[in-house]
Amino acid sequence: MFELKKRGRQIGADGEKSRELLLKIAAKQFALYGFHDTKISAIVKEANVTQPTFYLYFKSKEAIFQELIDLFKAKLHTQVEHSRLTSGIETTGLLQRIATNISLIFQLFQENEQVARIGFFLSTDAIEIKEQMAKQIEENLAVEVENGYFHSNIDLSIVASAIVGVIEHLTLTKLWAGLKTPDELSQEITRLFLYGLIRENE
Amino acid sequence: MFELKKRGRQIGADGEKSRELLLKIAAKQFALYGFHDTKISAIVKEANVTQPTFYLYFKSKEAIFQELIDLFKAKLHTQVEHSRLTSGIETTGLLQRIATNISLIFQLFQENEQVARIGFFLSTDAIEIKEQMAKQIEENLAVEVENGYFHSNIDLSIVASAIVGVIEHLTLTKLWAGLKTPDELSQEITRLFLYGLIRENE
Amino acid sequence: MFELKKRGRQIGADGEKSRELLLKIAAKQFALYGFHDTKISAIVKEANVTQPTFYLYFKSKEAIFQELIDLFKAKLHTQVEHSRLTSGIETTGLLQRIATNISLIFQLFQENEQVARIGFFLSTDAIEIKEQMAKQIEENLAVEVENGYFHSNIDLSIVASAIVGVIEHLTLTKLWAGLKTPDELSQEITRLFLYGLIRENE
Amino acid sequence: MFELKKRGRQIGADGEKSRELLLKIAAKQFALYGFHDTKISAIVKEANVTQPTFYLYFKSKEAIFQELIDLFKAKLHTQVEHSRLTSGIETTGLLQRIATNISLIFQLFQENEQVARIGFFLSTDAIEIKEQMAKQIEENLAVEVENGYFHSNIDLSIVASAIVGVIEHLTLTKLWAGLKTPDELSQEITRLFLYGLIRENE
DNA sequence: AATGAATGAGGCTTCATTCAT
DNA sequence: CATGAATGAAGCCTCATTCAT
Repeated sequence: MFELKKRGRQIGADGEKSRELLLKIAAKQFALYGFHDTKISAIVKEANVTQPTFYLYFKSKEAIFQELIDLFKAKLHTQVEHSRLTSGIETTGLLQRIATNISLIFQLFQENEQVARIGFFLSTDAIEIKEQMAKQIEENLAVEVENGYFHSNIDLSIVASAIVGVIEHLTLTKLWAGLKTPDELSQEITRLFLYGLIRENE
Repeated sequence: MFELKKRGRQIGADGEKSRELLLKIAAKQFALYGFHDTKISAIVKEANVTQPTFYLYFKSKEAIFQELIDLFKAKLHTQVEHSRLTSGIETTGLLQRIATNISLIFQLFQENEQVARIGFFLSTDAIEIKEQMAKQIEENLAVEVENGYFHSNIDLSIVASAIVGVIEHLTLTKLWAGLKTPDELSQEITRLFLYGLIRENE
Repeated sequence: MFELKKRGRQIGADGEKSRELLLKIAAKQFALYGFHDTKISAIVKEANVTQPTFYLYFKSKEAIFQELIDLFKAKLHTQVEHSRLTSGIETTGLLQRIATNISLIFQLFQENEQVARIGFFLSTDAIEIKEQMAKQIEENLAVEVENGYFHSNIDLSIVASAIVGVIEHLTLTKLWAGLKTPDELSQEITRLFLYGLIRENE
Repeated sequence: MFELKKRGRQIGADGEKSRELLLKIAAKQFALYGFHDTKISAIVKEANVTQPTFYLYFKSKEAIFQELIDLFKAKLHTQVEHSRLTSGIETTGLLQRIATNISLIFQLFQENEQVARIGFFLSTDAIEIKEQMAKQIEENLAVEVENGYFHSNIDLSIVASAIVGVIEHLTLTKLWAGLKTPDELSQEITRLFLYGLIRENE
């Protein structure tokens, strides 16, 4: 009754609430059913609003989907930025350093499952996002090669791509299945990638 | 082994030709556009037949999609069986043996790109197929552990899952992009998985 | 008594108008052409709306057909209930009492020709509806037998079934053809069923 | 091998067999499912022939349906003719005479259930056929009125129509349900129509 | 006498989106 | 801010029927 309409004809408090709600429900349904099998009608039904209301906040089905992708991209970007900063502080050993970074990615996926599913698995942008991710990993690896930690005769682009593939698949089969924690996964795969399977290494 | 699909109609040589043509075109379009964005109307147009003809050979859009998935499953299954047999013949070293097996999988993906895209990336069965694949890999790994070649303190289910993820992603980004051959990829990742990135091993 | 159909959408006055219009036109066309030869496209054309509008109010062609059947069932049920109550008030003679009841049924058919055609002649439920009707008539006859008015050595189930058949057929050939009124028909057949054709009775 | 092809390019022995078979199966399916829900494809499948074969013998779906109707009409016609002749031989009493006639109709329906279902219940001609039947009954009744057996103040067209309705409905609910025999039914309804339900008559 | 293959025509239904209020 | 009502566009599928052999 005494609500403040702050933004003139723009979306106010209630609208923002509806918008967020729709976005949240859309994320859930897209993650669950995929793009095509998610129906605007189903989203608005769960949100208890009508279809035109949906179009008040989103230009189209594609638009809300893209918005969720962008949301994921942003989170991923933030995370990666953060990684960069912390990676400067080399208080820990090589393995621990890498493991921590990987763990943070898993954590991101864990805390944003729906949006990650959309951005990383369902969207057309997924390929590009993963490529981007691989590129960053590759750069990091290159540093370690320069530092003399890693072999120099390995195709880093393949290794980076492999790491992305591993993260991708373990997220799906182990993390989201609730079978492993981000830490467990990152520990395990870091060791694997650093030392390999062969016994004689130990 | 391969059951003949019982059809209401009898189908002769010409019909089989039409059927194969439709199947081939469908594979192409499904691989290209995904399930929903592939229209029966587009398939039949490319095949130069009318829509009812499609339903002469396939019960529904879902049915033809599933048939392609099953086709991929069958090829994969055959390949894996073959792997098992050859893995017994240990004329070569460990690395070469594993590399060969992985290479064969990449070759399968290379030679059946469309159907692999459908079965391995687009279908709902994909998860299950990959899980199956992971399970087989895990079993193979277990043998090597028993033989004393591999570490015993590694979670093999994670390693297997990781390998599947690597194959999956490299297929998409390197193999199908035409950047690497099956042999190159398998060599590289086998070395990676066996010896790891760390230099001191050498 | 009459349950409100739970619909996903809210429907206001205008919508209800469209719905009623569609229902009315559908009744007309179903009655005229039967289920299969009535096309949704024709219904909506006559209603001056587009096809999707139809599906705004009815789940399917089957559904609207069934709704009309149920509508008929409800009317028939109400009528029969009413018959029961009035049959208690024996202010008039036996013949008049029965004739009135039968007349009311004819009136129902006259006033709801389309829906009656659907429910009583075109639907699969028709058999069941008639059986139900026959059962009720049989019960009424049984009372008269107990009261000593009617022969006791007659198979009442046959008589009841016969009465239904008579009503059914006379409705079609005399009532709906506009050749006879409900009263004329009921008078005539009541006398026939009570006293028979033989002259010597008089 | 030594088959005689009597009719040149016309249908020979085998063809005649196919034709009869198709007709028989069509009758069954039409009776069971109605016109629209009977598919040519289903008929030929059950007959173990192909669809073009069907069109070798019948011009269209409508044509074979009509042929079955005509077949029923013919049987009914024959029966009625026969009735006329026997009705001349008045060796028995009035009741018995009428009962016999009605019984013969029920027998016809019993022995030709499928074709009767089609001609008497499913076809558009049904109305006309029944009207025809009613007319004949009315004529017979008129004779009895002239002979002084029946009331003269009864609308015979209504009575005739009523009798048709009774036969129609009892056939469906009692005869084809296997609950009553032609004789039982005809006895019962003849008595009903002649003497009525009222007790005082006896 | 019969078949394998194919099609013209058309029906039902769904869905994202918009209009008017 | 939100709704009731409606629609354009299009997709899947079915069926009676025919062509060429």
